[in-house]
Amino acid sequence: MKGRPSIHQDKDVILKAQELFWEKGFNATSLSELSKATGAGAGSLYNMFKGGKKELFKKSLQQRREDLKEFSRQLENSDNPMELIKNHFRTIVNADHRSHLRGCIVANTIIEMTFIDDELENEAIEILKETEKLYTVTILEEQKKGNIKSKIPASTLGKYLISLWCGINSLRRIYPNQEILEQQIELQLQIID
Amino acid sequence: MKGRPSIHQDKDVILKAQELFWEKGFNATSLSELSKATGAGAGSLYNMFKGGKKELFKKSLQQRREDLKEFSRQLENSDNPMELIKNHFRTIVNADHRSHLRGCIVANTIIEMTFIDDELENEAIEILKETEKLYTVTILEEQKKGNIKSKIPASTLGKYLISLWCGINSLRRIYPNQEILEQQIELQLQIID
DNA sequence: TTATTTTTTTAACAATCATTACAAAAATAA
DNA sequence: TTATTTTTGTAATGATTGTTAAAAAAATAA
Repeated sequence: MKGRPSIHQDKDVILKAQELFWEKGFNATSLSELSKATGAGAGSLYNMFKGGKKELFKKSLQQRREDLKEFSRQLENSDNPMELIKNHFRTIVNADHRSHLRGCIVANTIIEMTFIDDELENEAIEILKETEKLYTVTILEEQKKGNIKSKIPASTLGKYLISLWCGINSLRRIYPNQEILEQQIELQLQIID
Repeated sequence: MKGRPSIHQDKDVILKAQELFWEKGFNATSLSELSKATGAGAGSLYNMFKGGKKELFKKSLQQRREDLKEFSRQLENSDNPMELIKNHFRTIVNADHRSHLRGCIVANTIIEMTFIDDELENEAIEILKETEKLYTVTILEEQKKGNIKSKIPASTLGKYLISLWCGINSLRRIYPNQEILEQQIELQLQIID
């Protein structure tokens, strides 16, 4: 291939950028910080991501969508998918302090971008709705199999898990504390038994 | 009193500023927007609030603390305080579209200010913890009176209501929808019966 | 080699930001 | 009136922002 060889891989840059965006959000993360953290100069960043800072942020968000697809595959191959989902919540408990404080980049984005940028807001909303759908279809199947006794509609329980996710991701900032989070997660997971 | 008379009342300016901050957060709200919305020029704003934009934001947050104190008084004078608390959640359902999208300014601030400004972050955290305390003492009393059968510790239920609050305030952005929110709130309030 | 292409680095750019300086305005006190 | 004090409106300030322009660097193709 012609041209000067590039030294940065898109994915590496996206993951480094994601770290910053996750902690500080879109607006409070400056291009010079992104440049410093990724090791790529401003010119390179704009050459790699023509849409500039916004495209880089969008790709950081979409990376979470990829992670979600991977989770979806795991669910399909599991013979106890509800335990997988519950464990997804339970693993929050053992995260480190910094992870507690940064919460969920998708939920953070919805809050930051409402009234600011429809495109980024909707991108984040879609990811949570995809997650909800994953929960809902899993719950529905487990209800049919009799593994869940609750008669509450699967679509309601799916939305409930999204609400729980957002709630816990706020609570862990206030109480980045193993005991408290475990208590809350176990308490709130009882509803889908 | 000596000096040119002021035309703006602190509280009026704070409430107007609060509206903007509530929707767009601290960073995305510019001083020129604040000036336009309040009707006070930059010079006046800095004369009224020596700490500038940050002090104005802080006062906007503290206004919510005042609102909380008023709620506390209502609780004290109520002979069914749990119903008051539950209604506080239930009134979310009937809010208008814009109110759904803006969520809770306190919860929003925690998310925006983590890793950015400790003072504002902690101010917001304290308000939610005060709210939690209010819930907790109320629940404890109602448990003693036998009005709540659940044996779950009041401190756990208090934290649960904060988690529920934050969760619903994210969910209403994704689903600014009366039916869905009512469903979720009723479902999630069952835990404290 | 020479021409072409692409990436990198750096500097320049224009816009916007929060804040401050300053003078006019409008009151009271002497 | 004159002096003093405070608020107001406007313009200047300096810093920072995201983006772009330009040239050097480093590869391939002819």
